[in-house]
Amino acid sequence: MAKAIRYSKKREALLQVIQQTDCHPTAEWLYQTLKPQHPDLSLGTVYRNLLFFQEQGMIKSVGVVNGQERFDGRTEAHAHFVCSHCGCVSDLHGLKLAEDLTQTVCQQYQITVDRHELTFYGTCQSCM
Amino acid sequence: MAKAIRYSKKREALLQVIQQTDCHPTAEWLYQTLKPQHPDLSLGTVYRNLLFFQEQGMIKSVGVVNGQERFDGRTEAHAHFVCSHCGCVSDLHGLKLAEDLTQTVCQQYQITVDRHELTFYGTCQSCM
DNA sequence: ATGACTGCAAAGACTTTGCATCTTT
DNA sequence: AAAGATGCAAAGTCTTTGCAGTCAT
Repeated sequence: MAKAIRYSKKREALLQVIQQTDCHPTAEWLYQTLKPQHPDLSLGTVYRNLLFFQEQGMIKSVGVVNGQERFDGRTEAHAHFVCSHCGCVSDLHGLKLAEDLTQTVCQQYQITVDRHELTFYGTCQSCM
Repeated sequence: MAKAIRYSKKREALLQVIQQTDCHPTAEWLYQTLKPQHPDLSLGTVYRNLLFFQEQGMIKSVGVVNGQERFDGRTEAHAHFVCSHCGCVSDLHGLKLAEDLTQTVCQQYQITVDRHELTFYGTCQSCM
């Protein structure tokens, strides 16, 4: 029997914040952001829910930037930009990878590809 | 006056190993690999040299996989594949991103792009 | 009442760093 | 001799986890 899923106020609040921001938050940022409204929130809960959301496919990891994992509430495929100066992460929409590139890779290397990540690194507007 | 750079046996050995393997090693792997020939090697030295090589543009970071940073001695642009099961990282050569994609991004978002990273995730041949 | 979710704090994993020592130039 | 590189171990950062208590069903 699969584990049942129960409602939780903090879980709901976490997901909402993740989905409403576009800053690709870290665990710490979520913790600080929700602390005022949920004074007894703990970092462990943030991490546990981040894992949960990923397993449920509700959020995705954008990777680790400066030692901290960044998350994204937008699950449709899109590219990212990371500023090497301030570490900010932004979405880049409308970049189409050749559709069949994934298929090409699969065949050429005899692997199975679930997803891909395209990330640009450079300097953001505020840092110039 | 810029800091002078001196020769060191261990530094040379580290770079050689990084450039000769295609496993995209971690700090720990390099440490274990060189330990037999350099019994007094320390992890600190590995980390310090990894930083040094990156600053010199001799190696590049491939990102963090399962909590450990992976490095690549091949500095020409190429894509990577990460197996979600065993965590192995391999090079994918011959995948050309549209040449002007970077330029498009720069103009569209008014940012400066130094480099990009294209990574595929899935299951490798051994794990199927 | 059961089992899921949480807070808290300890533990874990990886990386960085200070300082004395050794090497290279 | 001067300054860079290293070993060692401590400290730092981020994340995971055990356990007792709380909450949803």
